[in-house]
Amino acid sequence: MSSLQSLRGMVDLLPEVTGLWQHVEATARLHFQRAAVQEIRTPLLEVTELFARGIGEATDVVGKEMYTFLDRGERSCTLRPEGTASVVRAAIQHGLLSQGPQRLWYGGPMFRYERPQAGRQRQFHQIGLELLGFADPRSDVEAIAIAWDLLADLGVGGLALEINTLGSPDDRLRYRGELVAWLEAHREQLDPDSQARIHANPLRVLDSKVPATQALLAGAPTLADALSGESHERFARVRLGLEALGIPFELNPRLVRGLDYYSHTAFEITSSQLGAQATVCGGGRYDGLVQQLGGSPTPAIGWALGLERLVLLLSQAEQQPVAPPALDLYVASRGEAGEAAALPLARRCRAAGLAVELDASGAAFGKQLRRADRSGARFAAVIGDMEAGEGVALLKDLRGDAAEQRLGVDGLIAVVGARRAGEGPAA
RNA sequence: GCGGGCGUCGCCAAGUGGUUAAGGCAGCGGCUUGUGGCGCCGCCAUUCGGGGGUUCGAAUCCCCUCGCUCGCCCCA
Repeated sequence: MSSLQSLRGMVDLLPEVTGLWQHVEATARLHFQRAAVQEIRTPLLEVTELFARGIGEATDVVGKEMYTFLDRGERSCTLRPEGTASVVRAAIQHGLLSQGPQRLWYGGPMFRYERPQAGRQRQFHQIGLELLGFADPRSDVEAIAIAWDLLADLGVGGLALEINTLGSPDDRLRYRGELVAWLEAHREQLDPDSQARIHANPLRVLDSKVPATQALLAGAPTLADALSGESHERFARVRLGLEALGIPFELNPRLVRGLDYYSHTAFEITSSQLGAQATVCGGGRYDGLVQQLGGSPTPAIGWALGLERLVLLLSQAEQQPVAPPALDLYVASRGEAGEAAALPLARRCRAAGLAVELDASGAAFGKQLRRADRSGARFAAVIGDMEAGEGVALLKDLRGDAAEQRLGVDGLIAVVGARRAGEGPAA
């Protein structure tokens, strides 16, 4: 076997699934457009420092999952592992924020060097929303609502929204100090993974899946207790906002999120039908990030939605939202004059809006009609030298029992057009 | 990075030490040299992910390796 394969964790999306992907993307575009959110496209490759500074040196994503290399100019470059840092960088670089708040969305491939498993690839795709310059709790609610409505419109069932608050950056810093002190005091009783995280990422210890650690943690200081009055108030408003919209949610005090830049509201939308990688959409507030990346202090909230996981859910659904593409006409031809007339005919039909496949194989009519039948086309047009000479084509109804007709191009377009693919009985 | 499962034709799949590697789908050719769907006939893996080894003999046993997959971790 010397044939070449795609890189591990890099997946080809074959024609049988791209229709579903397009449906998801089109639905997302529609929802963003309705919510007055504009698209932004940023490079897949950025200076490594952007992610190191933005996401946090201590996170797993930056620490061990990035595709990083030196380019020919000896600069350290990284394939983007997520979208937010790039969007914020672009907004700062082009002075977007001095023009007022920005409502932006992005989509495309992200790269993380991880062990692939269900719902996790090394190149994967996200669609994300970033509301930059919005501080009000109502913007948190709006951001969540946009994601929730998009998923509902796509027909994804069985989803659960979990929310938490991480408090202000000050709250978080203060709590972090308390927590580290407490963890140090109980170091001996922690599992090895948690011990290693005491300083690197103490908040994640709270989410440990080791039962003994969880039991011990019952006595640890809680983030909720460390929250300032304003932070409490703020979180209450977010919850009330969700309730007012009738969006169901659960409080999850252990929901911490992996990236450093989050503060206040953090949320995840998960599905029980996804296996180990259950998060379909995750996000939160990141009021400190813009400043951290060199901009002026700007509050912001955003989320990212994993398309592979979403498509996985959609393809598990009993009812497929996307019908296979339908062909209106299959053009078969034979003989020098017939073959010469076939492409012009196909082209005119296409210009008239029909979906047309042209058989240029030169095979016998029998073969071509067999392929016409298998193509799923509604009609077949046959052009031999006789038809070409008369300026007509023989139109066959492949899905009904209507008699063959000899028609000129305009007549053919009229008849086929009246029976657009998949609709209605034979003429 | 760490565990578990798996790897026979484009897809599905039988075969689990003995001489020629079932079958189905798809594909190709023919019956039907200008007419599809159905049917019938034929073709389609000197080879079982790759490499070593054991054996008179291996797709079947052993080792290594690659890949896929599920989970841990992490996250979308």
